[in-house]
Amino acid sequence: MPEKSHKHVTCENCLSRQNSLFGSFCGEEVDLLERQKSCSYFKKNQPLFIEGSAPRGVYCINEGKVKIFARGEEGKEQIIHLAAAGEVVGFRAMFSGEPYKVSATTLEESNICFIGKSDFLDLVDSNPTLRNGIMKELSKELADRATFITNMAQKSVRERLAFSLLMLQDIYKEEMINLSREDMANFVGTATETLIRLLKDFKEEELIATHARRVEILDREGLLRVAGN
Amino acid sequence: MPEKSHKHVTCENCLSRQNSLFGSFCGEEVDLLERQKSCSYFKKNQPLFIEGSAPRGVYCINEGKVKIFARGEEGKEQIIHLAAAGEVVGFRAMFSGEPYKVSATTLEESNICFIGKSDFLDLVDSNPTLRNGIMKELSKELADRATFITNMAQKSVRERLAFSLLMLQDIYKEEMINLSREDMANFVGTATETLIRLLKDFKEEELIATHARRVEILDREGLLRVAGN
DNA sequence: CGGGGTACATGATAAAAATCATTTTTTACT
DNA sequence: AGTAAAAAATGATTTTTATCATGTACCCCG
Repeated sequence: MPEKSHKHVTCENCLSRQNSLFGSFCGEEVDLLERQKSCSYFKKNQPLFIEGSAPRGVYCINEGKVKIFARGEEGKEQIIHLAAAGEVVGFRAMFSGEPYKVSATTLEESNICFIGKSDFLDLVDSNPTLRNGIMKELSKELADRATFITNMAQKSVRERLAFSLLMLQDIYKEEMINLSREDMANFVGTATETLIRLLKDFKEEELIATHARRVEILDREGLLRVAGN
Repeated sequence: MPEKSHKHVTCENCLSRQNSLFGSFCGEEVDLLERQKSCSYFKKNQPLFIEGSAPRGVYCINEGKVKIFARGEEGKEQIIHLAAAGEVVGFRAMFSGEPYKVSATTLEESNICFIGKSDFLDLVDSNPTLRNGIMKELSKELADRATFITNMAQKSVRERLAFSLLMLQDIYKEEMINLSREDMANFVGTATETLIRLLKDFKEEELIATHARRVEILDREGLLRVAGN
Protein backbone atom coordinates (compact mmCIF):
# COMPACT_ATOMS: atom_id res chain seq x y z
CA MET A 1 0.00 0.00 0.00
CA PRO A 2 1.49 3.36 -0.97
CA GLU A 3 2.43 5.52 1.94
CA LYS A 4 0.35 8.64 1.80
CA SER A 5 0.79 11.54 4.12
CA HIS A 6 0.11 15.18 4.48
CA LYS A 7 1.60 17.20 1.70
CA HIS A 8 0.83 20.73 0.73
CA VAL A 9 -0.44 20.62 -2.83
CA THR A 10 -0.54 23.83 -4.80
CA CYS A 11 -3.72 24.38 -6.79
CA GLU A 12 -1.61 25.33 -9.78
CA ASN A 13 -0.01 21.92 -10.02
CA CYS A 14 -3.01 19.95 -8.75
CA LEU A 15 -3.87 17.37 -11.38
CA SER A 16 -7.16 16.75 -9.66
CA ARG A 17 -8.18 20.35 -10.16
CA GLN A 18 -8.09 20.01 -13.95
CA ASN A 19 -11.22 17.87 -14.00
CA SER A 20 -12.92 19.56 -11.09
CA LEU A 21 -15.35 22.43 -10.89
CA PHE A 22 -12.30 24.68 -10.77
CA GLY A 23 -10.87 23.25 -13.98
CA SER A 24 -11.62 26.43 -15.92
CA PHE A 25 -9.65 28.62 -13.52
CA CYS A 26 -6.68 30.44 -14.97
CA GLY A 27 -3.76 32.51 -13.67
CA GLU A 28 -4.97 34.84 -10.98
CA GLU A 29 -8.05 32.81 -10.22
CA VAL A 30 -5.83 29.87 -9.32
CA ASP A 31 -3.69 32.17 -7.17
CA LEU A 32 -6.73 33.36 -5.26
CA LEU A 33 -7.90 29.79 -4.76
CA GLU A 34 -4.42 28.84 -3.61
CA ARG A 35 -4.45 31.55 -0.96
CA GLN A 36 -7.94 30.70 0.29
CA LYS A 37 -7.68 26.96 0.52
CA SER A 38 -6.18 24.92 3.30
CA CYS A 39 -4.96 21.42 2.69
CA SER A 40 -5.31 18.52 5.11
CA TYR A 41 -4.43 14.88 5.36
CA PHE A 42 -7.30 12.58 6.35
CA LYS A 43 -6.99 9.09 7.71
CA LYS A 44 -9.28 6.31 6.59
CA ASN A 45 -12.84 6.53 7.95
CA GLN A 46 -12.48 10.13 9.04
CA PRO A 47 -15.58 12.33 8.70
CA LEU A 48 -15.53 15.52 6.63
CA PHE A 49 -18.96 16.59 7.76
CA ILE A 50 -21.98 15.08 9.46
CA GLU A 51 -25.70 15.07 8.76
CA GLY A 52 -27.46 17.78 10.73
CA SER A 53 -24.50 20.10 11.12
CA ALA A 54 -24.21 23.53 9.50
CA PRO A 55 -22.01 23.69 6.37
CA ARG A 56 -18.74 25.55 6.91
CA GLY A 57 -17.25 25.23 3.44
CA VAL A 58 -16.45 22.86 0.60
CA TYR A 59 -13.96 20.04 0.24
CA CYS A 60 -11.89 19.44 -2.87
CA ILE A 61 -10.43 15.94 -3.10
CA ASN A 62 -6.83 15.94 -4.23
CA GLU A 63 -6.24 12.28 -3.51
CA GLY A 64 -8.43 9.60 -1.99
CA LYS A 65 -12.09 8.63 -1.92
CA VAL A 66 -15.08 9.78 0.07
CA LYS A 67 -18.50 8.26 0.68
CA ILE A 68 -21.57 10.46 0.93
CA PHE A 69 -24.34 8.80 2.87
CA ALA A 70 -27.60 9.29 4.70
CA ARG A 71 -28.82 7.33 7.68
CA GLY A 72 -32.20 5.61 7.78
CA GLU A 73 -34.41 5.18 10.83
CA GLU A 74 -32.39 2.44 12.46
CA GLY A 75 -29.14 4.22 11.74
CA LYS A 76 -28.30 2.09 8.73
CA GLU A 77 -26.21 3.96 6.19
CA GLN A 78 -27.35 4.41 2.63
CA ILE A 79 -24.49 5.49 0.41
CA ILE A 80 -25.78 8.09 -2.02
CA HIS A 81 -22.57 8.88 -3.83
CA LEU A 82 -18.90 7.95 -3.94
CA ALA A 83 -16.50 10.78 -4.71
CA ALA A 84 -12.95 10.39 -6.01
CA ALA A 85 -10.03 12.73 -6.73
CA GLY A 86 -11.09 15.87 -8.58
CA GLU A 87 -14.52 16.03 -7.03
CA VAL A 88 -15.71 18.91 -4.91
CA VAL A 89 -17.83 17.69 -2.05
CA GLY A 90 -20.29 19.48 0.19
CA PHE A 91 -21.19 22.42 -2.01
CA ARG A 92 -24.88 21.52 -2.32
CA ALA A 93 -25.67 22.57 1.23
CA MET A 94 -23.90 25.91 0.58
CA PHE A 95 -26.91 27.07 -1.40
CA SER A 96 -29.83 25.45 0.36
CA GLY A 97 -29.40 27.43 3.57
CA GLU A 98 -30.10 24.26 5.49
CA PRO A 99 -27.91 21.92 7.52
CA TYR A 100 -26.33 18.93 5.82
CA LYS A 101 -28.83 16.18 5.05
CA VAL A 102 -25.98 13.73 4.41
CA SER A 103 -22.62 12.86 5.92
CA ALA A 104 -19.23 12.47 4.24
CA THR A 105 -16.44 10.15 5.38
CA THR A 106 -13.14 9.15 3.81
CA LEU A 107 -12.89 5.56 2.53
CA GLU A 108 -9.11 5.59 2.46
CA GLU A 109 -6.23 7.89 3.35
CA SER A 110 -6.87 11.16 1.54
CA ASN A 111 -5.52 14.59 0.86
CA ILE A 112 -8.36 17.05 0.82
CA CYS A 113 -8.40 20.83 0.55
CA PHE A 114 -10.94 23.04 2.28
CA ILE A 115 -12.40 26.33 1.12
CA GLY A 116 -14.45 28.34 3.59
CA LYS A 117 -18.07 29.16 2.93
CA SER A 118 -17.78 32.89 2.36
CA ASP A 119 -14.70 32.57 0.16
CA PHE A 120 -16.45 29.93 -1.90
CA LEU A 121 -19.66 31.93 -2.23
CA ASP A 122 -17.64 34.99 -3.27
CA LEU A 123 -15.96 32.92 -5.96
CA VAL A 124 -19.34 31.72 -7.21
CA ASP A 125 -20.71 35.26 -7.24
CA SER A 126 -17.82 36.70 -9.17
CA ASN A 127 -17.18 33.85 -11.59
CA PRO A 128 -19.94 33.09 -14.11
CA THR A 129 -18.07 30.07 -15.50
CA LEU A 130 -17.80 28.49 -12.08
CA ARG A 131 -21.43 29.30 -11.45
CA ASN A 132 -22.57 27.70 -14.66
CA GLY A 133 -20.43 24.69 -13.92
CA ILE A 134 -22.11 24.33 -10.58
CA MET A 135 -25.60 24.65 -11.99
CA LYS A 136 -24.73 22.07 -14.60
CA GLU A 137 -23.31 19.78 -11.96
CA LEU A 138 -26.36 20.14 -9.73
CA SER A 139 -28.67 19.39 -12.64
CA LYS A 140 -26.74 16.36 -13.78
CA GLU A 141 -26.64 14.96 -10.30
CA LEU A 142 -30.37 15.46 -10.01
CA ALA A 143 -30.83 13.41 -13.17
CA ASP A 144 -28.48 10.73 -11.86
CA ARG A 145 -30.51 10.45 -8.70
CA ALA A 146 -33.70 9.99 -10.67
CA THR A 147 -32.05 6.98 -12.33
CA PHE A 148 -30.79 5.82 -8.95
CA ILE A 149 -34.31 5.92 -7.51
CA THR A 150 -35.71 4.06 -10.50
CA ASN A 151 -33.07 1.35 -10.25
CA MET A 152 -33.70 1.02 -6.55
CA ALA A 153 -37.42 0.66 -7.08
CA GLN A 154 -37.46 -1.65 -10.07
CA LYS A 155 -34.28 -3.68 -10.26
CA SER A 156 -33.47 -6.79 -8.25
CA VAL A 157 -30.54 -6.78 -5.84
CA ARG A 158 -28.62 -8.95 -8.31
CA GLU A 159 -29.12 -6.41 -11.09
CA ARG A 160 -28.25 -3.50 -8.82
CA LEU A 161 -25.07 -5.20 -7.66
CA ALA A 162 -23.90 -5.80 -11.23
CA PHE A 163 -24.61 -2.17 -12.03
CA SER A 164 -22.90 -0.98 -8.85
CA LEU A 165 -19.76 -3.00 -9.56
CA LEU A 166 -19.46 -1.30 -12.92
CA MET A 167 -19.85 2.10 -11.29
CA LEU A 168 -17.26 1.18 -8.68
CA GLN A 169 -14.89 0.08 -11.42
CA ASP A 170 -15.14 3.58 -12.92
CA ILE A 171 -14.37 5.11 -9.55
CA TYR A 172 -11.45 2.85 -8.72
CA LYS A 173 -10.02 3.09 -12.26
CA GLU A 174 -6.92 0.89 -12.55
CA GLU A 175 -7.04 -0.19 -8.92
CA MET A 176 -9.19 -3.02 -7.69
CA ILE A 177 -12.40 -2.21 -5.93
CA ASN A 178 -11.58 -2.02 -2.26
CA LEU A 179 -14.66 -1.48 -0.17
CA SER A 180 -15.93 -3.25 2.92
CA ARG A 181 -18.82 -5.64 2.31
CA GLU A 182 -20.94 -3.50 4.57
CA ASP A 183 -20.23 -0.32 2.59
CA MET A 184 -20.86 -2.19 -0.63
CA ALA A 185 -24.19 -3.45 0.73
CA ASN A 186 -25.08 0.06 1.83
CA PHE A 187 -24.34 1.31 -1.66
CA VAL A 188 -26.40 -1.39 -3.38
CA GLY A 189 -29.12 -1.07 -0.78
CA THR A 190 -29.30 -4.58 0.63
CA ALA A 191 -28.28 -6.69 3.62
CA THR A 192 -24.59 -7.52 3.96
CA GLU A 193 -25.27 -11.29 3.86
CA THR A 194 -27.26 -11.00 0.64
CA LEU A 195 -24.47 -9.00 -0.94
CA ILE A 196 -21.85 -11.58 0.02
CA ARG A 197 -23.92 -14.41 -1.41
CA LEU A 198 -24.36 -12.58 -4.69
CA LEU A 199 -20.65 -11.81 -4.91
CA LYS A 200 -20.10 -15.53 -4.56
CA ASP A 201 -22.55 -16.21 -7.39
CA PHE A 202 -20.75 -13.69 -9.60
CA LYS A 203 -17.46 -15.34 -8.72
CA GLU A 204 -18.81 -18.73 -9.75
CA GLU A 205 -20.09 -17.22 -12.99
CA GLU A 206 -16.59 -15.83 -13.52
CA LEU A 207 -17.82 -12.28 -13.75
CA ILE A 208 -15.50 -11.20 -10.94
CA ALA A 209 -12.64 -12.48 -8.85
CA THR A 210 -11.85 -11.57 -5.26
CA HIS A 211 -8.50 -11.09 -3.57
CA ALA A 212 -9.32 -10.87 0.09
CA ARG A 213 -11.72 -7.96 0.22
CA ARG A 214 -10.64 -6.53 -3.08
CA VAL A 215 -12.83 -7.23 -6.10
CA GLU A 216 -11.54 -7.57 -9.63
CA ILE A 217 -13.88 -7.20 -12.59
CA LEU A 218 -13.29 -10.01 -15.09
CA ASP A 219 -16.22 -9.55 -17.45
CA ARG A 220 -17.62 -6.07 -17.94
CA GLU A 221 -19.91 -7.18 -20.75
CA GLY A 222 -21.30 -9.98 -18.64
CA LEU A 223 -21.99 -7.66 -15.73
CA LEU A 224 -23.66 -5.19 -18.05
CA ARG A 225 -25.89 -8.01 -19.26
CA VAL A 226 -26.78 -8.97 -15.70
CA ALA A 227 -27.46 -5.34 -14.84
CA GLY A 228 -30.01 -5.29 -17.61
CA ASN A 229 -28.94 -2.22 -19.51
CA MET B 1 -65.76 18.76 -10.29
CA PRO B 2 -64.95 22.39 -11.18
CA GLU B 3 -65.03 23.13 -14.87
CA LYS B 4 -61.56 24.16 -15.96
CA SER B 5 -60.71 25.48 -19.36
CA HIS B 6 -58.21 27.61 -21.15
CA LYS B 7 -57.93 31.02 -19.66
CA HIS B 8 -55.25 33.55 -20.16
CA VAL B 9 -53.76 34.20 -16.76
CA THR B 10 -51.66 37.30 -16.30
CA CYS B 11 -48.47 36.79 -14.33
CA GLU B 12 -49.29 39.87 -12.31
CA ASN B 13 -52.44 38.35 -10.88
CA CYS B 14 -51.22 34.77 -10.83
CA LEU B 15 -51.57 33.52 -7.27
CA SER B 16 -49.41 30.54 -8.12
CA ARG B 17 -46.54 32.83 -9.06
CA GLN B 18 -46.28 34.17 -5.51
CA ASN B 19 -44.86 30.91 -4.19
CA SER B 20 -42.94 30.01 -7.29
CA LEU B 21 -39.38 30.68 -8.37
CA PHE B 22 -40.71 33.95 -9.80
CA GLY B 23 -42.20 34.99 -6.49
CA SER B 24 -39.60 37.70 -5.98
CA PHE B 25 -40.35 39.41 -9.30
CA CYS B 26 -41.61 42.95 -9.14
CA GLY B 27 -43.07 45.52 -11.54
CA GLU B 28 -41.17 45.43 -14.80
CA GLU B 29 -39.83 41.94 -14.23
CA VAL B 30 -43.38 40.65 -14.09
CA ASP B 31 -44.19 42.60 -17.26
CA LEU B 32 -41.29 41.01 -19.11
CA LEU B 33 -42.33 37.57 -17.91
CA GLU B 34 -45.88 38.31 -18.99
CA ARG B 35 -44.73 39.16 -22.53
CA GLN B 36 -42.50 36.11 -22.84
CA LYS B 37 -44.78 33.43 -21.50
CA SER B 38 -47.52 31.63 -23.35
CA CYS B 39 -50.34 30.00 -21.48
CA SER B 40 -51.99 26.71 -22.41
CA TYR B 41 -54.74 24.45 -21.24
CA PHE B 42 -53.78 20.80 -20.81
CA LYS B 43 -56.15 17.87 -20.61
CA LYS B 44 -55.61 15.07 -18.14
CA ASN B 45 -52.74 12.72 -19.00
CA GLN B 46 -51.21 15.07 -21.53
CA PRO B 47 -47.40 15.09 -21.76
CA LEU B 48 -45.40 18.29 -21.23
CA PHE B 49 -42.13 16.71 -22.27
CA ILE B 50 -40.70 13.27 -22.78
CA GLU B 51 -37.51 11.51 -21.66
CA GLY B 52 -34.85 11.68 -24.34
CA SER B 53 -36.08 14.85 -26.04
CA ALA B 54 -34.24 18.17 -26.02
CA PRO B 55 -35.54 20.77 -23.58
CA ARG B 56 -37.30 23.71 -25.23
CA GLY B 57 -38.23 25.72 -22.18
CA VAL B 58 -39.79 25.63 -18.74
CA TYR B 59 -43.34 25.09 -17.56
CA CYS B 60 -44.96 27.06 -14.78
CA ILE B 61 -48.03 25.42 -13.29
CA ASN B 62 -50.85 27.88 -12.72
CA GLU B 63 -53.45 25.26 -11.94
CA GLY B 64 -53.32 21.47 -11.91
CA LYS B 65 -50.85 18.72 -11.10
CA VAL B 66 -48.02 17.10 -13.00
CA LYS B 67 -46.12 13.85 -12.47
CA ILE B 68 -42.40 13.66 -13.22
CA PHE B 69 -41.29 10.11 -13.93
CA ALA B 70 -38.56 7.94 -15.37
CA ARG B 71 -39.03 4.61 -17.08
CA GLY B 72 -37.18 1.47 -16.03
CA GLU B 73 -35.98 -1.30 -18.31
CA GLU B 74 -39.36 -2.86 -18.90
CA GLY B 75 -41.00 0.50 -19.42
CA LYS B 76 -42.46 0.66 -15.92
CA GLU B 77 -42.83 4.20 -14.67
CA GLN B 78 -41.16 5.39 -11.51
CA ILE B 79 -42.64 8.65 -10.32
CA ILE B 80 -39.83 10.84 -9.04
CA HIS B 81 -41.79 13.93 -8.15
CA LEU B 82 -45.31 15.31 -8.12
CA ALA B 83 -45.63 18.99 -8.93
CA ALA B 84 -48.60 21.21 -8.06
CA ALA B 85 -49.64 24.82 -8.75
CA GLY B 86 -46.79 27.29 -8.26
CA GLU B 87 -44.08 24.87 -9.28
CA VAL B 88 -41.82 25.44 -12.24
CA VAL B 89 -41.13 22.20 -14.03
CA GLY B 90 -38.43 21.23 -16.50
CA PHE B 91 -35.78 23.76 -15.61
CA ARG B 92 -33.19 21.23 -14.48
CA ALA B 93 -32.42 20.10 -18.01
CA MET B 94 -31.96 23.75 -19.03
CA PHE B 95 -28.58 23.77 -17.34
CA SER B 96 -27.30 20.26 -17.88
CA GLY B 97 -27.01 20.61 -21.65
CA GLU B 98 -28.42 17.10 -21.97
CA PRO B 99 -31.78 15.77 -23.10
CA TYR B 100 -34.49 15.17 -20.52
CA LYS B 101 -33.83 12.12 -18.37
CA VAL B 102 -37.44 12.18 -17.15
CA SER B 103 -40.90 12.77 -18.58
CA ALA B 104 -43.68 15.04 -17.34
CA THR B 105 -47.43 14.41 -17.75
CA THR B 106 -50.48 16.16 -16.32
CA LEU B 107 -52.46 14.22 -13.73
CA GLU B 108 -55.55 16.35 -14.15
CA GLU B 109 -56.81 19.25 -16.25
CA SER B 110 -54.23 21.98 -15.91
CA ASN B 111 -53.37 25.52 -16.92
CA ILE B 112 -49.68 25.76 -17.54
CA CYS B 113 -47.53 28.59 -18.87
CA PHE B 114 -44.49 28.08 -21.03
CA ILE B 115 -41.31 30.16 -21.17
CA GLY B 116 -38.86 29.46 -23.98
CA LYS B 117 -35.34 28.33 -23.25
CA SER B 118 -33.44 31.46 -24.32
CA ASP B 119 -35.88 33.80 -22.61
CA PHE B 120 -35.58 31.78 -19.44
CA LEU B 121 -31.80 31.61 -19.55
CA ASP B 122 -31.65 35.38 -20.14
CA LEU B 123 -33.82 35.91 -17.09
CA VAL B 124 -31.52 33.70 -15.04
CA ASP B 125 -28.44 35.53 -16.30
CA SER B 126 -29.77 38.95 -15.52
CA ASN B 127 -31.53 38.25 -12.26
CA PRO B 128 -29.36 37.22 -9.32
CA THR B 129 -32.34 36.65 -7.05
CA LEU B 130 -33.89 34.21 -9.51
CA ARG B 131 -30.53 32.55 -9.95
CA ASN B 132 -30.04 32.09 -6.23
CA GLY B 133 -33.57 30.79 -5.93
CA ILE B 134 -32.82 28.20 -8.58
CA MET B 135 -29.58 27.11 -6.98
CA LYS B 136 -31.36 26.81 -3.67
CA GLU B 137 -34.14 24.82 -5.29
CA LEU B 138 -31.73 22.47 -7.05
CA SER B 139 -29.84 21.87 -3.82
CA LYS B 140 -32.95 21.21 -1.79
CA GLU B 141 -34.26 18.80 -4.36
CA LEU B 142 -30.95 16.99 -4.32
CA ALA B 143 -31.28 16.57 -0.56
CA ASP B 144 -34.86 15.38 -0.95
CA ARG B 145 -33.76 12.75 -3.40
CA ALA B 146 -31.12 11.48 -1.02
CA THR B 147 -33.91 10.88 1.48
CA PHE B 148 -36.04 9.32 -1.25
CA ILE B 149 -33.25 6.88 -2.12
CA THR B 150 -32.72 6.01 1.53
CA ASN B 151 -36.41 5.36 2.09
CA MET B 152 -36.55 3.24 -1.04
CA ALA B 153 -33.59 1.18 0.09
CA GLN B 154 -34.44 0.71 3.74
CA LYS B 155 -38.16 1.03 4.33
CA SER B 156 -40.77 -1.64 3.71
CA VAL B 157 -43.51 -1.01 1.17
CA ARG B 158 -45.94 -0.51 4.05
CA GLU B 159 -43.76 2.20 5.55
CA ARG B 160 -43.20 3.85 2.19
CA LEU B 161 -46.91 3.90 1.46
CA ALA B 162 -47.71 5.56 4.77
CA PHE B 163 -45.03 8.15 4.06
CA SER B 164 -46.23 8.65 0.49
CA LEU B 165 -49.82 9.19 1.58
CA LEU B 166 -48.68 11.98 3.88
CA MET B 167 -46.71 13.57 1.05
CA LEU B 168 -49.71 13.25 -1.25
CA GLN B 169 -51.88 14.89 1.36
CA ASP B 170 -49.58 17.90 1.30
CA ILE B 171 -49.82 18.07 -2.48
CA TYR B 172 -53.60 17.68 -2.65
CA LYS B 173 -54.14 20.11 0.27
CA GLU B 174 -57.87 20.35 1.05
CA GLU B 175 -58.86 18.00 -1.76
CA MET B 176 -58.81 14.27 -1.41
CA ILE B 177 -55.95 12.33 -2.93
CA ASN B 178 -57.04 11.42 -6.44
CA LEU B 179 -54.50 9.23 -8.14
CA SER B 180 -54.84 5.98 -10.03
CA ARG B 181 -53.69 2.92 -8.13
CA GLU B 182 -51.08 2.35 -10.77
CA ASP B 183 -49.65 5.89 -10.41
CA MET B 184 -49.70 5.50 -6.66
CA ALA B 185 -47.85 2.19 -6.93
CA ASN B 186 -45.33 3.81 -9.28
CA PHE B 187 -44.78 6.55 -6.74
CA VAL B 188 -44.33 4.17 -3.81
CA GLY B 189 -42.26 1.84 -5.94
CA THR B 190 -44.21 -1.39 -5.73
CA ALA B 191 -46.62 -3.60 -7.67
CA THR B 192 -50.17 -2.33 -8.11
CA GLU B 193 -51.63 -5.41 -6.37
CA THR B 194 -49.41 -4.94 -3.34
CA LEU B 195 -50.40 -1.31 -3.11
CA ILE B 196 -54.11 -2.16 -3.23
CA ARG B 197 -53.74 -4.75 -0.50
CA LEU B 198 -51.93 -2.29 1.74
CA LEU B 199 -54.55 0.39 1.17
CA LYS B 200 -57.10 -2.16 2.33
CA ASP B 201 -55.05 -2.82 5.47
CA PHE B 202 -54.86 0.91 6.19
CA LYS B 203 -58.60 1.15 5.67
CA GLU B 204 -59.19 -1.65 8.19
CA GLU B 205 -56.86 0.10 10.61
CA GLU B 206 -58.93 3.25 10.08
CA LEU B 207 -55.93 5.26 8.98
CA ILE B 208 -57.63 6.17 5.71
CA ALA B 209 -61.00 5.95 4.00
CA THR B 210 -61.65 5.58 0.30
CA HIS B 211 -64.40 7.10 -1.81
CA ALA B 212 -64.13 5.29 -5.10
CA ARG B 213 -60.56 6.01 -6.16
CA ARG B 214 -60.16 9.01 -3.90
CA VAL B 215 -58.33 8.52 -0.64
CA GLU B 216 -59.09 10.44 2.53
CA ILE B 217 -56.54 10.63 5.32
CA LEU B 218 -58.22 9.94 8.66
CA ASP B 219 -55.26 9.62 10.99
CA ARG B 220 -52.12 11.59 10.14
CA GLU B 221 -50.49 10.66 13.42
CA GLY B 222 -51.14 7.00 12.85
CA LEU B 223 -49.70 7.10 9.37
CA LEU B 224 -46.67 8.94 10.65
CA ARG B 225 -46.21 6.18 13.19
CA VAL B 226 -46.47 3.52 10.50
CA ALA B 227 -44.04 5.43 8.29
CA GLY B 228 -41.56 5.24 11.10
CA ASN B 229 -40.55 8.85 11.39
C1' DC C 1 -79.53 4.45 -18.94
C1' DG C 2 -77.34 0.26 -20.23
C1' DG C 3 -73.19 -2.06 -21.69
C1' DG C 4 -68.36 -2.51 -22.56
C1' DG C 5 -63.88 -1.36 -21.30
C1' DT C 6 -60.78 -0.07 -17.91
C1' DA C 7 -59.39 0.15 -13.40
C1' DC C 8 -59.81 -2.02 -9.03
C1' DA C 9 -59.78 -5.89 -6.06
C1' DT C 10 -58.88 -10.58 -4.25
C1' DG C 11 -56.74 -15.18 -4.13
C1' DA C 12 -53.10 -18.61 -4.67
C1' DT C 13 -48.43 -19.31 -5.40
C1' DA C 14 -43.62 -18.47 -6.24
C1' DA C 15 -39.64 -15.83 -5.85
C1' DA C 16 -36.69 -12.67 -3.64
C1' DA C 17 -34.50 -10.98 0.15
C1' DA C 18 -34.07 -10.26 5.23
C1' DT C 19 -32.96 -12.12 9.56
C1' DC C 20 -30.66 -14.79 13.00
C1' DA C 21 -27.15 -18.05 14.25
C1' DT C 22 -22.67 -19.75 13.65
C1' DT C 23 -18.16 -20.61 11.58
C1' DT C 24 -14.13 -19.15 9.13
C1' DT C 25 -10.97 -15.82 7.46
C1' DT C 26 -8.62 -11.50 7.57
C1' DT C 27 -6.74 -7.62 9.73
C1' DA C 28 -4.53 -4.90 13.18
C1' DC C 29 -1.66 -4.61 16.97
C1' DT C 30 1.97 -5.58 20.30
C1' DA D 1 4.87 -13.77 14.39
C1' DG D 2 1.00 -14.56 17.48
C1' DT D 3 -3.30 -13.40 19.03
C1' DA D 4 -7.53 -10.88 19.73
C1' DA D 5 -11.00 -8.48 17.43
C1' DA D 6 -13.32 -7.41 13.34
C1' DA D 7 -14.97 -8.64 8.98
C1' DA D 8 -16.43 -12.06 5.81
C1' DA D 9 -18.70 -16.17 4.72
C1' DT D 10 -22.12 -19.86 5.12
C1' DG D 11 -26.46 -22.11 6.63
C1' DA D 12 -31.34 -22.43 8.00
C1' DT D 13 -35.51 -20.12 8.23
C1' DT D 14 -39.02 -16.55 7.95
C1' DT D 15 -40.89 -12.59 6.02
C1' DT D 16 -41.89 -9.71 2.43
C1' DT D 17 -43.18 -8.80 -2.04
C1' DA D 18 -43.99 -9.98 -6.94
C1' DT D 19 -46.47 -12.54 -10.17
C1' DC D 20 -50.20 -14.76 -12.39
C1' DA D 21 -55.03 -15.78 -12.61
C1' DT D 22 -59.50 -14.33 -12.20
C1' DG D 23 -63.50 -11.95 -10.47
C1' DT D 24 -65.93 -7.36 -9.53
C1' DA D 25 -67.08 -2.48 -9.68
C1' DC D 26 -67.04 1.86 -11.69
C1' DC D 27 -67.69 5.20 -15.18
C1' DC D 28 -67.70 7.08 -19.67
C1' DC D 29 -70.06 7.19 -23.97
C1' DG D 30 -73.38 6.30 -27.25
